[in-house]
Amino acid sequence: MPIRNAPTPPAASASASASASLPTPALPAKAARAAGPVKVSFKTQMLQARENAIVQAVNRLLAEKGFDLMTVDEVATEVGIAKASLYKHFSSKEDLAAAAMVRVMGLAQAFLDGLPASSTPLERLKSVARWVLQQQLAGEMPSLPSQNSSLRANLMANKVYLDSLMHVSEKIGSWIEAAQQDGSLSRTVPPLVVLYTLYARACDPVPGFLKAGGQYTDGQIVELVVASCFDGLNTR
Amino acid sequence: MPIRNAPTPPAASASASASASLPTPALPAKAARAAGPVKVSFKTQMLQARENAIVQAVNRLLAEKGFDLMTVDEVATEVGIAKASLYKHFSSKEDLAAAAMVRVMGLAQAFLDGLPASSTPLERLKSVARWVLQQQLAGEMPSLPSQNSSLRANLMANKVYLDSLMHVSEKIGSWIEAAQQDGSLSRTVPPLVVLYTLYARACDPVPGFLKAGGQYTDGQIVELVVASCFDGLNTR
DNA sequence: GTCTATATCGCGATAGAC
DNA sequence: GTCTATCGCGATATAGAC
Repeated sequence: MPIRNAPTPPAASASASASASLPTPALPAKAARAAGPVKVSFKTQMLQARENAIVQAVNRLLAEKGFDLMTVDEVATEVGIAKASLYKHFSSKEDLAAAAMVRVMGLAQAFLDGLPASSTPLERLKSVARWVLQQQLAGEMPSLPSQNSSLRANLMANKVYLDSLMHVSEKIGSWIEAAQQDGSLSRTVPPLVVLYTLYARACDPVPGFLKAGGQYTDGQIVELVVASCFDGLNTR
Repeated sequence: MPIRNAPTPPAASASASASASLPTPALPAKAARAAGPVKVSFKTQMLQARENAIVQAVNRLLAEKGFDLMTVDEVATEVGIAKASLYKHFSSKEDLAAAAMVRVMGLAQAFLDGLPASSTPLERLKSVARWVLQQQLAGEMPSLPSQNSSLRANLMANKVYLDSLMHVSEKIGSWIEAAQQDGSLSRTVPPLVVLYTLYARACDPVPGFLKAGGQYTDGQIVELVVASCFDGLNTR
């Protein structure tokens, strides 16, 4: 039975092909202005600021309604510009979503890099889970239906996204292996399963259910889910 | 901060309000013909058969593409009738999805009832998780985006669905409590969290990711996910 | 109840003036 | 690059004959 529709696991190929090969050209196009005097011609600054506003609006709407129910008109209205102007910045709805995903991966990367150097691999992994759950509860985790094929195709063609996804996956992957070797993480669960399980917290419906119940704070929900995830449902 | 959009946890009200009150009128309308001679006028039989075919097609398409991407035309084509004929049976796309959900809840109920009387509460709960995961892997678990409001409104107004959902939730809930009391299930995880965690396996992306990886059989995937869910990621 | 044909409309994307 | 106005398409739902 052949695999139909290629469900696009996040970083499936990344973690499978152990690729430390790609040179990763230090941020392509627009944002690449590290060296040289600050020639950011104000106009360009405004443009960047507007695009940031757009991407943030998209991010919020993606988290709130999901890709299919989000309309480009809404995005334009929320940003306060005309829809046609949006298409001068992004050439399709899929591109908008991709930009939001790139932004999120950037935030994730920054979070990973900001973790205290003293923390153990297991602590890092738990921190990742907490961060993802917090983002979701705060309504800032875009939810892309993993079934939309045009969207998936667009994402898989986005080099910036794939690079950051791969980078994040490899970093987390190294922690998983370290945690298994120091004995804190179960060796009977394959690293790939651990990685996917962490990623899956981004679209876990349990936090939303618990929040709707109204008897737990966001912080309590995060700890409940993290505990059930790492410690399991069985008695220890 | 008020709760916006009422995320509709499955059976949130059910398990919260401990309602053994509702009389549950033994299946309303069409299917209620237990007593009396078999007066099923053939015509009615054919009608029922066709509706079954419709609901099964909807179920499959919901699992494959999700509610938003499923079109009524597709359903009609797959069943082999005209779209207008569909609307003689079901008055809206939401009704179609609701019928599919009712069917699934019926299957779930039957599965629960068919579990061997000798099995322990914990074994029952694991069996539930396995069943849900198997359904999903087999492409027979409808995936309703938990964000679509018109769909949710329709579901929440569907008494048959709510009744079966409540019934299933209460049965599983009783096993959870029993498993906690016999010491096999952790007492530190609230029963509601356990219940939601089991339900959430229906839309867990991890099985799909692993399947796409191609290095595990469906059976292995089910066991991996069940193990990580019940035993946790940490070392035991 | 089934069909063909069509109404209606929401939404992604574009034209073209400024 | 921004706007208003509009196209074009696809999808839900319905009309009306049989």
